[in-house]
Amino acid sequence: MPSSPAPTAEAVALDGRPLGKRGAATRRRLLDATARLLESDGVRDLRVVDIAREVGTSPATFYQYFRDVEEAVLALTAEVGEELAPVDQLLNRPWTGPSGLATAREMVDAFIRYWDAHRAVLRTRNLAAQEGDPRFRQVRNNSLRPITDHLATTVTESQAEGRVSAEISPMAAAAALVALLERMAAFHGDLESLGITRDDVVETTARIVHQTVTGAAA
Amino acid sequence: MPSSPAPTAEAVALDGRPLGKRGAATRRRLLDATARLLESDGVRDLRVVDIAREVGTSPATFYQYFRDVEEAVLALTAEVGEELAPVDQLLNRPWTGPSGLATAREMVDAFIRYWDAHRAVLRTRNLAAQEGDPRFRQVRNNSLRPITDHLATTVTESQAEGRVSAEISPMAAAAALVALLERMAAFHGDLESLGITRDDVVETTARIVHQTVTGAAA
DNA sequence: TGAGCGTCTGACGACCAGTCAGATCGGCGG
DNA sequence: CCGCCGATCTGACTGGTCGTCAGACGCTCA
Repeated sequence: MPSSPAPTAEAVALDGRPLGKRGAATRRRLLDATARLLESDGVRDLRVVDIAREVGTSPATFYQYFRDVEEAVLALTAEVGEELAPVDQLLNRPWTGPSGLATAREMVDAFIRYWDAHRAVLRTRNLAAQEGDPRFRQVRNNSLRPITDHLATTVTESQAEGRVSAEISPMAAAAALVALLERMAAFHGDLESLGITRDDVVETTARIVHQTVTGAAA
Repeated sequence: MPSSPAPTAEAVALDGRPLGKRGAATRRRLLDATARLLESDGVRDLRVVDIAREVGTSPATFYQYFRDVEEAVLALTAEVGEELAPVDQLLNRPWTGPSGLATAREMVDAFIRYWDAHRAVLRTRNLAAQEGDPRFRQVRNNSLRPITDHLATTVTESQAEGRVSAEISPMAAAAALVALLERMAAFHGDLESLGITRDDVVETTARIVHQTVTGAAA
């Protein structure tokens, strides 16, 4: 995932001053290096000296663009969060009827691929969110909200048609399914070492999602 | 959750030498301080100096019992992992019939309470596991295996009776449900700030688990 | 070419990790 | 009650990172 082009991230220095061409390029290289090291070493061993060394620059340069490592990671998570949009698109396909299960399958598959592409950044984002950092919470919510809302709406529709129990809170169910998706995406590697294939993961997760959303029995 | 008594953790110094009474007490105080600081500051800001200061001892003392902070946290996760056993017990209640949903509800509720009591340690464990550390993965698996196996068995039974699709892999489904449980437990605070009550979370999660495990429709 | 602004860096004080030799403590035999 | 000995604790030190300057560098345009 190196050298991804900044999607909407506007190059801005610490004091808000807009960045020139060279500065913007340096900032990007620092972000890419951060992503790379996050992947290989994990958050806890992410040192700014290493990021600087990776880019072939002085640590002081890093502090010209980011207050600390956390802020660089935050910028990264904001970028990555936007790349989830295509997955949300898949939810527009029909959920009811015979192709409903296929919709679920494709969505689950896309979601897992998304996680595979950005594993390190996403788990760091979720850790920081769990630790209570409001900025990371916000970024996470912004990224997942379209999917959550989409699922909640579909659950509500199913309830109106009596296929899903009224005891279920659509928002809670949607949050649960998103939680499930994230977790399966995060841990599917683990499961594979336990003899569960990736296809099993996709198929099973898709069926749980489909059943919960539409109420359709096995 | 301070000063929890070591469940089965035998006091052992770094070199394997068994610990005396004083040493064991010091080790315990260090572990409790670690848990406390993990809670308040998060993993990334967990410094040996602080742990030592909290206990009123020298940093050097810490290194007499643990190779580094990570090892102390590992010991903590092993202890906490064992406390999940009571939750597993609840799974012995009947899943089918009218009380099945109640079983699911109680289990979900217990699981969330367990997480609330050990939130910081558990999320640190899961982070380390996701980052690939085999020791943390093992501890996590050991702790969750009873529940996973239990759920998988129940799914298999439901499949034998034709209530659950044969397309579903019991182990994958069980892993998915455990994943769902963990995630809901980890994030239910977040959801509450979104207007979803704790009861909603429990009820909805319980229904998803129940439906997936038994195939019982709404 | 050289002025001027944007970008980069060497060097530094503060702080933490991890180690070691030696001080201290606490229980036991006499 | 004393003195001994292993178990436990600590002060002091080295090495390395953090985060911050003042100033060097280099690109751009007149």
